[in-house]
Amino acid sequence: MLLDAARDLFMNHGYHGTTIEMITERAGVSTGTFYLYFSAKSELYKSFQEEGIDILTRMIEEAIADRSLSTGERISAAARAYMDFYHIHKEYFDFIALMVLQGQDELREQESEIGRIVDEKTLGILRLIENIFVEGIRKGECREIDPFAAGMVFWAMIDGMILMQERDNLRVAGIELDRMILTGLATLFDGIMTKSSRETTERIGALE
Amino acid sequence: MLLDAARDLFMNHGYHGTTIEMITERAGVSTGTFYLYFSAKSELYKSFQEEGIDILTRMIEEAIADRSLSTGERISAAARAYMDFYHIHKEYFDFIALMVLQGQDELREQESEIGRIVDEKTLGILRLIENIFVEGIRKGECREIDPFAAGMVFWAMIDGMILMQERDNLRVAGIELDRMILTGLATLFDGIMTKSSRETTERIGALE
Amino acid sequence: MLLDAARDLFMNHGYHGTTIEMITERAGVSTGTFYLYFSAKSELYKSFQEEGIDILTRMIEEAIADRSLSTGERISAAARAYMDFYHIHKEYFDFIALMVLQGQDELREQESEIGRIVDEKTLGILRLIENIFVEGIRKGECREIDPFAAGMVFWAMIDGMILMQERDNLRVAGIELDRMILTGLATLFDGIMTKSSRETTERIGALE
Amino acid sequence: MLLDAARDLFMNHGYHGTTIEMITERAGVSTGTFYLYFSAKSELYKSFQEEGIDILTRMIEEAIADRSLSTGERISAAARAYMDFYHIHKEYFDFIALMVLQGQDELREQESEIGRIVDEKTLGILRLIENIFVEGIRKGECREIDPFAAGMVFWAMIDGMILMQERDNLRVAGIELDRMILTGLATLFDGIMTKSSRETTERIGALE
DNA sequence: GATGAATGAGTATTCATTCAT
DNA sequence: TATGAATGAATACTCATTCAT
Repeated sequence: MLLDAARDLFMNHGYHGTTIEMITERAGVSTGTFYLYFSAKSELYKSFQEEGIDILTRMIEEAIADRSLSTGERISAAARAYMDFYHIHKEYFDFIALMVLQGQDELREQESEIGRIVDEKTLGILRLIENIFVEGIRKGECREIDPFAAGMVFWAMIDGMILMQERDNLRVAGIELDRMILTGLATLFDGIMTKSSRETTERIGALE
Repeated sequence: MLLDAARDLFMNHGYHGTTIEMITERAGVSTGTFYLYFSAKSELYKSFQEEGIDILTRMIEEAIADRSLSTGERISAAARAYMDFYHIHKEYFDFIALMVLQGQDELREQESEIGRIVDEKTLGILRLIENIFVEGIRKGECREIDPFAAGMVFWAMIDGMILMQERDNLRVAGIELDRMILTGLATLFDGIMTKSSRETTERIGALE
Repeated sequence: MLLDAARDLFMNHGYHGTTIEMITERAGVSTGTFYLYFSAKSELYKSFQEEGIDILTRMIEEAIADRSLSTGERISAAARAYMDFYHIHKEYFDFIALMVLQGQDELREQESEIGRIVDEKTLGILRLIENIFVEGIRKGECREIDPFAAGMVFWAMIDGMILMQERDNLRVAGIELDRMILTGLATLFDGIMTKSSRETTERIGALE
Repeated sequence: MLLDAARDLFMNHGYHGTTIEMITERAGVSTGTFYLYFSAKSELYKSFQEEGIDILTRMIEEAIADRSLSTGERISAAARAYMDFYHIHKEYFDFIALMVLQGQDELREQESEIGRIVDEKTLGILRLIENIFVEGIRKGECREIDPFAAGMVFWAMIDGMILMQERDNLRVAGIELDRMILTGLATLFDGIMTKSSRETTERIGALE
């Protein structure tokens, strides 16, 4: 199928390294058929980006839906959801990540408002995280921090770690991504909890 | 000069958006001259990536050279060095960041061992950070954590935040990158310090 | 309806600027339906050319049917008929005019005998004009000229003027096509009349 | 040479019937070379149009340069110049003629101001003819006609006749274009001369 | 060293036409 | 009759790279 072929090819050969012919050949259709379904190569690529962020957003939303959980548990759940997305939908992860660095190229240029849309949706995710902290502060589980800033820091750390993980030659033996992210988060979270609620995570022994 | 012209153009138009003719025209030489100095367009691009990471490495080394400083101060200094690099050598930052996501494309394909080289040098930086924690543990300033893992977490967080910052539409008013990184780091660091050395950062009021 | 849609589209966008899809979409049918009625795009175009010349022929025939009129009046009537055709059936005029210059293109190439047919029909019109002069000579209203050549000259002048008129940027203010054609014709005709019948047009004051 | 190959191909196969590959192959160069000299296929075509009208303009100017000639002689000279252009530069004639009917197509659309330029230059030619009549009136050789309108009528007649001549199947045996044009013109001119200067052409026996 | 004309493989996109339903 | 999804050949234009001067 065209979408599967394109997604896979884009993933492995990049946008410029993938030609329409490669896509259609793998999908077993003619070149003309491609344009029956997509107006342009760039449009298809962008649609993957949007699709990816939509999946991620949905996964995060589900993960933090239960408001009865503690702030720490909800933050952990969000982080796990992101990691799950990375593991399960690795195909989409790169499409999203790549966006960040495409302030150039035909993919971002042109009228293309896909960049704006994706940024907007990313902002939506950050708002979800922010809300966790807002409620955490209200419930007295967090100190009086800037909830949006806190969200960005958490998110950035996860992002940074996954990205680092992507580099083959950096994956040093013995260090497992997921556990590293979670302990890193726990440590970070530890710093913004109120004294009274701190003992929970105290014993996780982050990073040890 | 060819290098300056190329660096600037790659920065603003991306790899595929920059042509040899654009580079040589700006440099005021003929197209043929380009191949007198560089064997291929991709080689030039890769050289920028290597050059960038070398500059960054040097900046970090200088920043943490003074071993008489406390572990927290040295970590802070490393973070500041990275931020300085981002601010001062913005041209190089993208070259390095982009590498992460180029497991594709002609830039990584081919025999090209530049990817391996850059990863190796990045590892070198992580080792520098690791060393700070190793000494911190020895001096009793840090708990008995995995120093390399700790380094990765720190590094990833800074990376993630700068990357996030790169997205125009995400730059929310009122939040300044540098301060956010530093408070984030302080919070994180707070979690791995020993009780006795904790009071130092206690008052930074991370993320507030 | 397919024919109306096609005629209009061909007129405004030209042969190459009109696609089958444009035609069928406007006609409200599917692309396949087009080939139920026409064997090819070029065939449809050619049919318009033939249709056009048939209409023109009919108009001329009617205009000069009354043999009781004077030669001058009949020539005028023929000219008026052509002008009427241009004004009323502007859609067809271009199809015919364009033929002249299509000794090329897929429209003329191929087996296509449409070119031959249209030329034949144009010849038919010239024969009609020739006849007027033949009778004019017989009636003693014209000098002993070559009636076919005279017809061609008359026709060419009208053709040339309408074509000139077609050029937007040539339409100089204050000069009206129809009047210019008629006075031009009168002048021309004046030159081939016998002395005795000349006074009729003498006073038209051609071109003044 | 590219220009020769292109001119010939455009002439015989039309704009759409000529491909870049056809041109470069005939010229014995690669496709890339074409774009070394011309920015686009349409630009080359347009340049032929402009080149053609420039040649024609020059020929007319030279033909009517001698102001000591009579009005009739100068008009004749202009007509002959146009006919010469048609015979000698047949390659260019079609480029110009075709312009008239290209109110459509990519050739006229776009920013392309070539249409305007060619129309302007055509107007320039009409002004040259107009001037002949202006002087003719001043010298008392012509009646008090509208000189510009007279010029258009003359020009249109020549245009129309050449165009008619272009149609293979219309070229009836025994009728020679040049002679037909000249006698047609003489007749026409006869009608706008003053009585006193009329006897000159009286005996040409136009159209006989 | 330097030039820049020449190359030609590479690519996205279009569109007349077909044919199974 | 009618559909419209599928075809695939066709084509203008690009650009990294070469090489004779």
